[in-house]
Amino acid sequence: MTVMHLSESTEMYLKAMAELGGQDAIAAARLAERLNVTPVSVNEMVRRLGEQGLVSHIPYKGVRLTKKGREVACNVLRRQRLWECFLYDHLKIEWSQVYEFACSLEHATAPEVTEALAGFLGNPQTCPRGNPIPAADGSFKPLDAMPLSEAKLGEMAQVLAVNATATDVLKYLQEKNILPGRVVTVIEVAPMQGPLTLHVGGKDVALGLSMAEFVLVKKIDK
Amino acid sequence: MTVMHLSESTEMYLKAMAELGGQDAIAAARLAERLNVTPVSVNEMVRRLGEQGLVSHIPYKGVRLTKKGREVACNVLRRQRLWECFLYDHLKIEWSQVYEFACSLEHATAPEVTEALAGFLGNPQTCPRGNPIPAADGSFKPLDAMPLSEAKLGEMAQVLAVNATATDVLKYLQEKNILPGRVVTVIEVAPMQGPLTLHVGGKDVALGLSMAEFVLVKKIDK
DNA sequence: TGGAATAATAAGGTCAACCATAACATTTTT
DNA sequence: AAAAATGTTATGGTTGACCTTATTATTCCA
Ligand SMILES: [Mn+2]
Ligand SMILES: [Mn+2]
Ligand SMILES: [Mn+2]
Ligand SMILES: [Mn+2]
Repeated sequence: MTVMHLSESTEMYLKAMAELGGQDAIAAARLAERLNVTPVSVNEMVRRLGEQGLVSHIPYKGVRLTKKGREVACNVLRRQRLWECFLYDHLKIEWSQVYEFACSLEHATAPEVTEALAGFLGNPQTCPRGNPIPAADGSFKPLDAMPLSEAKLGEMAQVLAVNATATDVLKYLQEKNILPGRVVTVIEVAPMQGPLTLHVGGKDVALGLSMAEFVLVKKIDK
Repeated sequence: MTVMHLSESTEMYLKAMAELGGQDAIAAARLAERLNVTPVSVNEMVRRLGEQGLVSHIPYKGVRLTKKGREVACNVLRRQRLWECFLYDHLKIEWSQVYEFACSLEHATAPEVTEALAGFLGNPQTCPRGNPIPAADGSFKPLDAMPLSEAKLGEMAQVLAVNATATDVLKYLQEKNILPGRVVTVIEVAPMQGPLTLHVGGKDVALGLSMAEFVLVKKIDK
């Protein structure tokens, strides 16, 4: 089984699916949003990925990673998050920029470099955004967390991870103190898909639902 | 002056010209060899680079970097050699593989990352192959060295740098102990473009002239 | 159950970076 | 001064990854 070289584009499609999808099928439109391409382009690409056995597409149901596709995706996530650790911990790059820089490096990283980097970093388990780093064999224990968007009024929760990728979104979350480790309390839930109001770090913060989807939290009792 | 994003291909053409050319014009055929493409492809690309003001082409004379092109090339060399330092000194990657891995990373490295990396490494002046690392402003003092291929019978010289890039060539030079710092003595020069025989590290080594062109040395008196 | 919304396809383009083959121009060598 | 070698241009292809503008198919919902 030769390890063909996959393009940056291919790796990004697979990574996006792993980040969005968990196990279930993903609507092509969601992929299009995240990758900033048109749905037509996603459909074309999905056909190509299907031919390579990386995804399966059930029309009108969605796209799903195959075993092979998931393996590749986990490996991309590993490279990405290891670079995030290096950029943040050793190069002292701005937290909100770490993702985008790592997202370039991930595609230019040979297996030998990935593993040497993991060793250099001491085999970290999570990246600066709180996401778990898949092991070299691809194994991967997903966070036991729920999206903040599902939290109810009055609930307290601890932020475990931020799954956003856009630098401006990350910058916004950083400014508002919505960062891994922080505890937030939901003090208002506006109707009609309106924003959540949170209490965090001594301040009140309004957070739109779609942003809150990318904040993964663990409920705290009491 | 917006810093348009240059493709990997563009960066590799410019870097190859800086590595091969020094100041003078480079024959398109030399570029084609180094980049493993056909001369026709080089001509097409040279046209595109010319339109962007990165090179100037005098037909039948050769291609030459413009000021702007040289700046870009030096910046690519900076990124490349900084990564070489990191991979070799911190990740303990095999000496002969360091170039090829750095050659991927160089195109995926934002300016902020380049400068943070330089700081992390303590602003090194040379890469593991002995080549000088251009400064952040692009300034660059070339080695005061000659190619080993020009050494005369009986001469002693110290290896300053190895300018080869192919992993198998680097592996060969490493095996034969032709590495930065080593002192070599020319004990035979075969006629008809034949190989040099060197004494280095207690052993006699035959080295073809074309490989010797990529070994930069400083003559040692007596 | 019939629209509306959503998803998928079809058709026709673009662009960068490669390829081969052939014709032509210039330089170098004999 | 020819001939040979080298370099350049012209033509015509390919591939991956995008795009737009229809058209068609399916699902969802009132
Ligand atoms: Mn990426
Ligand atoms: Mn390169
Ligand atoms: Mn088409
Ligand atoms: Mn053409």
